[in-house]
Amino acid sequence: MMKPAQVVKALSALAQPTRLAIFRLLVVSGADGLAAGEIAGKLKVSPANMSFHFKALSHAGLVVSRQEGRFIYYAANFAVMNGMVDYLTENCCGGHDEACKPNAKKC
Amino acid sequence: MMKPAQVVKALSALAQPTRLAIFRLLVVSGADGLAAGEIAGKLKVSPANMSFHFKALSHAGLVVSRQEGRFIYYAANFAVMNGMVDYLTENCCGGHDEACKPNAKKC
DNA sequence: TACATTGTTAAACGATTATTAAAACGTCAG
DNA sequence: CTGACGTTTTAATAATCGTTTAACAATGTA
Repeated sequence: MMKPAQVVKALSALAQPTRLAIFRLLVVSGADGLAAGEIAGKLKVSPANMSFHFKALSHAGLVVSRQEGRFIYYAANFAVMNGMVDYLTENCCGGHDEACKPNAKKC
Repeated sequence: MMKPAQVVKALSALAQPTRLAIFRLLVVSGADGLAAGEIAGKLKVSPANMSFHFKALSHAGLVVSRQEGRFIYYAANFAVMNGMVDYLTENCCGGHDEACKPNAKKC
């Protein structure tokens, strides 16, 4: 169960075009993640700017990193992503979901 | 299918404590929504501030409003909420969701 | 009409955020 | 050790955001 402040932090982290693109790449990439430079190359973002955005995503708990040689790999933290989604959709329509389209697919 | 810019706008709208609280109230309240003043009372937010935040949520498409006498009712737009969630979770782990916890409940 | 209620708009201010460039740090190969 | 590579940090700047105050518009009632 996430606290509102954590959810706000996660939403803030994703509420920026570059960071949303980074996170989407990592979500699709799965548990192994991608090297920082690889992401920077794909998204054409400067290293300094990447670091700035990684810090925001890390601080929000949305990504985790591990060092491997000279490279740093980042991967999505699916627990936090799902916690954020749960917080948003929880108890929709007071529990009677007549107005809400159920959506089977979820990561 | 939402465009990245729309998703960023929706995430930005929710990435603020007052607006997240407003939206959560509306999600739980369902299709009928709540009067602006009722929400302002529950959240102890000034009318001017409420208007400011409603505008952000409306502009992001997350809420819709209707006038009823002197009152204005706001309600969550579940299609946009679900579209945002879908965008975030789509094609998780490249489609092989081994690392992602499936989550049955969704609005 | 006059008045109270409900909500919006406009202007001003301080606080936060994104980006860039430059310097610094850690890791590995020779 | 030295040098190259990958990434982070710092400082500076411009842009955006949230709150307050005051004034304004629309609706309903006496």
